[in-house]
Amino acid sequence: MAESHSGLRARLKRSGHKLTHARIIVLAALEASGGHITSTELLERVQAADSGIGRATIFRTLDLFTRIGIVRPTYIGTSTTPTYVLMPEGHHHHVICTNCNLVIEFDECDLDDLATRLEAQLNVQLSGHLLEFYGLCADCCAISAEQGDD
Amino acid sequence: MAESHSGLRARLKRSGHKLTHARIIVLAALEASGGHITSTELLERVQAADSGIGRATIFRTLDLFTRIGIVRPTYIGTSTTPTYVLMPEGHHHHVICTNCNLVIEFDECDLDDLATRLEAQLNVQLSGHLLEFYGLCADCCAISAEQGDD
DNA sequence: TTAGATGCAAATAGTTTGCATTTGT
DNA sequence: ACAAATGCAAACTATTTGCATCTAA
Repeated sequence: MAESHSGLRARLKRSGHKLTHARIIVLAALEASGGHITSTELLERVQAADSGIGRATIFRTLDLFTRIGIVRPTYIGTSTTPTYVLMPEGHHHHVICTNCNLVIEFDECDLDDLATRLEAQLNVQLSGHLLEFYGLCADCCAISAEQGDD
Repeated sequence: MAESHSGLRARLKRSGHKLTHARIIVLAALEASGGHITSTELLERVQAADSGIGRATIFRTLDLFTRIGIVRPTYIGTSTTPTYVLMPEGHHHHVICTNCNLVIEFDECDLDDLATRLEAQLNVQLSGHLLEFYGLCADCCAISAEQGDD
């Protein structure tokens, strides 16, 4: 994992917000999810860990985390519910299996060059990016090959 | 605008789906919106054009268009509802202004190389990717510079 | 002709709000 | 101590579904 749990805590504190019990649980659930989770899944995970935490708090926390850049909501595939993607400091991206939803992390990415070019070309000032690849993981490749289901 | 209306129709037909009245109206509304629109706005526009078209059809159409790649739902700003962005043929990515939510499209991206490497390395089979840059657009850069709000 | 698409309205799911209470600093 | 955060439950909004009917190919 690219960033430690305490690293996320530090970012939260740094943002000037309180380090509450609920937020720590949400942080842990986000990490446990591999950094890629829908609000509904997060709700389940958090309430499994501590059923005393309300849904409203989770949404408010997601909102806060989005504002301070810990997480980024994204629509994936056809789903109308956002998937929240952890935005660690430094590079960190995903390959997501469209069949079994396995998330594989990688950090190699060569976008600095492109980013620099875009900044000049569009006259913008970029501060981050999100890159995700979609496809079949090794297992799902094997299964789909077996079934000739191409 | 990058692609003609008839180009979109062609893509729809090519996908093996029927070219129905409702779909044509939705296509027109998407184009008229400048290629960035929420489901709610689309609903209004479409029903203004033809009040006989039901909400369900619009959602089903949006779903279809997403599946065949005519449109891509994107999470913009604080809005709870996805913004659907018209996807021209070929690659297509976004720079999203984190201040005013302006979406700038670009299609240059050099990820084939990385994709190929990842496929070999992780033994996966990739079929698509999502790349988004976040930062300040030209106008918001200017404003933030003016205010010394760095 | 017929599989696929539609409209309607009711059912779901996802998200937000107000307010009294609790908690982190 | 006190502003910020929380839990609850109700209110809302957005999206989906079932089914009879219609339509593009």
